[in-house]
Amino acid sequence: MEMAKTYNPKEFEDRLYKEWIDKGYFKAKVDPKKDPFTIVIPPPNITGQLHMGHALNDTIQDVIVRFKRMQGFSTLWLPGTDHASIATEVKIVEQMKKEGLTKQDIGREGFLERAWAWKNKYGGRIVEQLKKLGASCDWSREAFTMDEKCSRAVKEVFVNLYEKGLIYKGDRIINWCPCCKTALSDAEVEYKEQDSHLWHIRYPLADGSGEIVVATTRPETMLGDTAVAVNPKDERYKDMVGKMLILPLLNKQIPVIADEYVETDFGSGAVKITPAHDPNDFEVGLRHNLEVIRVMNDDGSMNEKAGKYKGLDRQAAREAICKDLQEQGYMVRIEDYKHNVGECYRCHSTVEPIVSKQWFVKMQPLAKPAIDVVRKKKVEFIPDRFSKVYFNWMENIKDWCISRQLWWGHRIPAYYCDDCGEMTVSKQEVTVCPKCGSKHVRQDEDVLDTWFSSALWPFSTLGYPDKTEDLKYFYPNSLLVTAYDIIFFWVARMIFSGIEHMGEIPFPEVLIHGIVRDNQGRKMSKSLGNGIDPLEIIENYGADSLRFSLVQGLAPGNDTRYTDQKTEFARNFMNKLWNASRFVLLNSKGVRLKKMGSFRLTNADKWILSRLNKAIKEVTLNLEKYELGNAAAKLYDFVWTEFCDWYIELAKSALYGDSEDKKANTLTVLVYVLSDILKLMHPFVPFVTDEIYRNLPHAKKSKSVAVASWPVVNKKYNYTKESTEFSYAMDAIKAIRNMKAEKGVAPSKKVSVYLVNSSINPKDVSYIMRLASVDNAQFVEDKSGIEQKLVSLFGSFGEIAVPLGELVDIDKEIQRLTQEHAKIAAEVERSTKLLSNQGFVAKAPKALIDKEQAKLAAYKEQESKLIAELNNLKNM
RNA sequence: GGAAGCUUAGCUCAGCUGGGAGAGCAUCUGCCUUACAAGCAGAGGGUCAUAGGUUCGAGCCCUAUAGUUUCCACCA
Repeated sequence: MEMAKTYNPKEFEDRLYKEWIDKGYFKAKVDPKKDPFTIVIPPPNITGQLHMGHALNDTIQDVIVRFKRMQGFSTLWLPGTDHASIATEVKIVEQMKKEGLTKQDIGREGFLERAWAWKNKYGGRIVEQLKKLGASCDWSREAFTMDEKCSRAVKEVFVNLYEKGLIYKGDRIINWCPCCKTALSDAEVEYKEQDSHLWHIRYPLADGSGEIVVATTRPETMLGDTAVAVNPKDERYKDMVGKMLILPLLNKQIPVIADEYVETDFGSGAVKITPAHDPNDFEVGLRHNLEVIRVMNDDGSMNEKAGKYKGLDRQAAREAICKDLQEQGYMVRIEDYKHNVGECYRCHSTVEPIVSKQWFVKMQPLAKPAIDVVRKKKVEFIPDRFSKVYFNWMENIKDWCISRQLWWGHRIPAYYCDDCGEMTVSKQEVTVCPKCGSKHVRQDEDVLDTWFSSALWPFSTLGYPDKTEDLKYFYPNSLLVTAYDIIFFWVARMIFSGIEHMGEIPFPEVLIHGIVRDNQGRKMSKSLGNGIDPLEIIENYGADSLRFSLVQGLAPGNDTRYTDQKTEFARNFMNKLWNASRFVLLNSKGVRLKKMGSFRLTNADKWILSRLNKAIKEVTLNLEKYELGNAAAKLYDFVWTEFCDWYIELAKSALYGDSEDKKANTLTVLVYVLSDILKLMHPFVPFVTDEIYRNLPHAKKSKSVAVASWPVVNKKYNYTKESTEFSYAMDAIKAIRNMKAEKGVAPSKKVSVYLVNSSINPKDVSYIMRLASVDNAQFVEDKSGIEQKLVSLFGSFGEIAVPLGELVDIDKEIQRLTQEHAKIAAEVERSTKLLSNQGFVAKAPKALIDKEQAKLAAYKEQESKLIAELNNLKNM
């Protein structure tokens, strides 16, 4: 194949993905001879478009999954989507609004028809986008939270929990979104600080003996007040407890009660109690047997209990009530006040705490074992600090409100008999009342919280409740990869669900990553318009560039910024890899490669093979610890610096030389190393690596690197001694280049050098000549016979003397060497001091001491040579 | 009110169980050297937020302080 001069991902990305799928590379097999490795994808919402958060999350998963697949695990990455009950319903309602329709107009069935049509049209969008990213999912197992399989699991679980008494229905305070007209769980409410007021209102005593002033942030709820509470120890109100107050505007009587819940030092020390509209008041109401008067409708307007305010929206009611209180002299004062107001996480309207009949999951019994498994490290968060977040939530968890007054979702499998009132909870549809035989049976109108079904994802997707082969083999999953923002919504609920229904944790490890921020560190959001579209990046730079830029500098749990520079950095790296490969392929044209081991390796070969071993070892270790950023950095350095900048340049000596034999040897090593590079990089950048891999001289075109085996360290290639020796030659090259730059000698200008009493292996001299532009190199015992003016270089290689004729200025040389001597002398001092430190010598590890001693010896030798040369110059 | 993270080169960030400070970008100086100018070679730049402590040895461990970000709770 002729490779193009620049990397052009468009030419191959789509083609390769199609081939991977056609060949079934990602199809997981239940194989008892292998260990399974399973990840279930955090299912994106069907309403979603791929954004940077997905791109990051799925890139991380794909890197890990591809790595494990190459390591020989029977690997399953199970993809799917989430029906996203509330988010989807909001979208569809919006769409209908444009046509002038409401849910009521078309009814439940009509609505669901629309919803499914919508799902079928748009639900696949994000799946196609994942494919663009290169995700190696097993699409044959693709799931959807509302497909038959998952729905069956939902019913099974609901009924099980109900029968165990862990699901109940009851009147409780819940968070109500008047805009979405549904209940929300605590987790679905977001608190935002708002500027508001604290209204101080006078409640006169019925007997005319005084009054109590209460403060409130929600004056409209006073219409539902059924008491005023004070602290029992509060002297100010001691005599008033038990007396009746006149509730202004409604002119009804409510009692003064004493309850510990009231703080004496906040506000006036008296709290109006509205059990129907405040969670704390609700509790107080329970303790004191207070009436619960709900004054608001589901749409946020006031109801008939609100008297003259009936029909007003809550905001309008607030204004009207304040005005009336003012006019009637009940308003004592209005204070500016900042406080947190709960918002619906989907539509961001202010939620109302309202008493309502809803379904709940009893959390205490489920939370306990879920806390245990994390405490005992059966489930580990990576990084560990997120387990604290988890404990904090789990330990303070309240019952989970799971019913939603929506239509798009899993309908609650409870049935009511119109005749006898019996409620039946059942996996099968109930058409006849089991108690009275009546056929007037209706199913509960509500659907379940979206997260109820996602909580079952690790096993519902594998066939639960059936004990399928998949479930037996792939459960527990191996790892879960997710951003920290859904630990509560999802991770926590999967953990207790797995334990409860499968009797086993869903996964032993949870890898937490951060979110992708913009170049100023702000969250990417629609309202800010600062989002970067990953698909656009793919279009312009390729999926591999996007992937590599996301992983670059990534550390578990940390947020990451996305900048244009990162994309270019990654694209440049892809281009580098592309061109290095192109170099190898062009040169291997018509050359018969040999077998590794069938010929003698040069020192350069030994050096790069040792470095390759190091790269394999470190990258593997990093990947096993999910340190993707570190692994990527090491690969970058190995590929660019060591392989391209050094080894390829070194290899040119042989490639452009006249020995066909040596050329074949070198090419064999080049191809060998490149082949391992492609394997090591494949998890990160699957497309470009595969495109190149198939064109390697020894490759069968049909074999993809996606199914190649992961490189392992080859102990034969640990040439420690030779590598060290070779580094002398490399240091010499650097020193000569540096000297040329300092002296203003053109890099390409050929110079002669004397290797004075040098440790450099004569075999390596040709590399120095080529890479440092040296036309004549001569080993000498000492400089006595050399007549020319010299520049002397000192380093690990010993001494190199370069005759530079008129360019040599003795005074400047003295100055330069004096500076260099100062540096070396400082090193000698540091090292001597360290080694004469009794504490260090007694306590430091021996290897470290040996290393330090060797260094000191080397420094001392260099120092004495420098001094000798300085004396020499001064005597001239 | 409670908790957690961050603070390292001009910018964005790495730095694995404590053993002589790193990368990319940016800057400066040379180079079209037949894989790559999306490139090559060289260079400059950091009392690792501050103050204590532990240790032979601290960017890393402990304590306090400051700045910053986030999460949880929600006192009317």
